[in-house]
Amino acid sequence: MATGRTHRPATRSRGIPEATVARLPLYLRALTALSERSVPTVSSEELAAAAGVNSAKLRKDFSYLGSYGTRGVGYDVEYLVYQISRELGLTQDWPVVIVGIGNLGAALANYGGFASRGFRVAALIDADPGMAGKPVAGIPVQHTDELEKIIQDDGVSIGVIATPAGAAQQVCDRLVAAGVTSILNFAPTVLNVPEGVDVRKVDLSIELQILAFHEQRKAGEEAAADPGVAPPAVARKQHSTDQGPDGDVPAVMPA
Amino acid sequence: MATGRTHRPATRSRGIPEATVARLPLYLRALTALSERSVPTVSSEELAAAAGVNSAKLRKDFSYLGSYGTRGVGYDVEYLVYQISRELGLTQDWPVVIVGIGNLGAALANYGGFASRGFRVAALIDADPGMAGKPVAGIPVQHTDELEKIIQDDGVSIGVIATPAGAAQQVCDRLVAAGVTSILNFAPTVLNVPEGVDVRKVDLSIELQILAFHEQRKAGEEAAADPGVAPPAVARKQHSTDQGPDGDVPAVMPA
DNA sequence: CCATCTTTGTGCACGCGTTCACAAAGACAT
DNA sequence: ATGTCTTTGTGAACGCGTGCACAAAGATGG
Repeated sequence: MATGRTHRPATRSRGIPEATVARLPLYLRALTALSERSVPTVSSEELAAAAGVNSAKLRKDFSYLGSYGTRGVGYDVEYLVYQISRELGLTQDWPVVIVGIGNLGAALANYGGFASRGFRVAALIDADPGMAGKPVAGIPVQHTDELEKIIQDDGVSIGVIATPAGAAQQVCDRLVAAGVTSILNFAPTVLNVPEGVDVRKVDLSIELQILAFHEQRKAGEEAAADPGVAPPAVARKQHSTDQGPDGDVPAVMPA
Repeated sequence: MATGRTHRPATRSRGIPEATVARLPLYLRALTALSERSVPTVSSEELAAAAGVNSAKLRKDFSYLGSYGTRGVGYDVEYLVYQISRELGLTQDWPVVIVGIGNLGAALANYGGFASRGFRVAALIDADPGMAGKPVAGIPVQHTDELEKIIQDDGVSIGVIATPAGAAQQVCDRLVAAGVTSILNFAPTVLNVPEGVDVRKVDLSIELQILAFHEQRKAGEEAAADPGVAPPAVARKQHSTDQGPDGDVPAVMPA
């Protein structure tokens, strides 16, 4: 999981478990695909396979939304698409600002999955004055100075941070002060936010590290008595990691 | 959380809980920062604050690695950096291939957090012949035809998929057939992989949808008796989501 | 060498999430 | 109308993860 919620430790919002909420977009995607193929109904078994989950889990998830299925038949695809969309709040328009228009910010601006889900890129913001006015994904980049004005004028409540780690907290503070209450953070830093603000983070490096852990374990299992690795007693308190210092500055462009 | 493991439902690898493994990179980042400031030791309380977690959780996490702390003092920063790096397998070199060099693929290729953690971009691969030879982040893009050869020659075991959804499964199959056993998937699709292959996924759109859910809930709480929303009995089985069809094709360039 | 003080390591309890397994519900055929 | 067959919805059990709270360990000072 590239993500993790910050704050609000176990708030089961309106009776729908957090784990279920996290899977709803998955179901929605599978259902949308079925809808495009004009499939009228789908069983929990089929939909679960398409979404890559257990069918019992899917049924329990849907049971939190209500009884939308028909026993002996399955679920009405169109109806379910509507219900999940509504539950997730995708039937309304969500203006989003993206701060930090480097490679990653540009990729996000171009991402097609946003517009089709009710998300509208209200503005692209970067700290580099040279970027100002330059169009990215058809939208002119604006300078950081405009941040507060944009957020207030467009009523933006969701912000995406794609800046280097060093700038992230500062950008976050300004976003929150201007009225943003949900933040998607791509910078490799822990963000401190006041109560009531949701932060979700996506960290590319962390995902790879988790994969490396499992990969190493696989390799270790093959050579069961792995020689050379894990010396019995490593000299304590004198190690210097030959790993170059990096400060976790991502290569995305400065914001 | 932008991620989720596929397959291997609850395999507690070598006694270290999955949840702990997912936090180790977080600790490592905080420790690296301390190391650069030449801080010799750190208490669980301080480190937990820096990593954004509970101190009891941190201590329990570390207890799975062994007893590396000193009571009354705390943890030796350098030593802990080494231990976690080793545990995660970051003391060795991990060649990685990135398939799909669009905006996102380019952002990944430029990402500084990779090289500093033992990950080396072995190759950039794209299906567009026009991209071939063009350097991205100093590395020339190679055509998909070369995929198998690259993986075998460099002994690549980790692949990153940043292609459109339509191409992802096919790319995945080829990666796996060529010997890749860990995949980081950015395409909005469920990947089917054989036993023994780890898949982690990062889905930008899903993260935003989860934020939208909470955002909607916040708005609903303010206007407690929210009028107009959630009509008591919506006409069943006749809804057409006015949401445009998209098939979840990301805007990243074709691979 | 002893007392005090700090901080770790962990036993324990609790709650969330997952999965099984089955009763209830409805469609459909006869 | 009745029986059969499919599939949902959920009660219950289980396991993992979290957080509390405290005993044990060791540092430090006298």
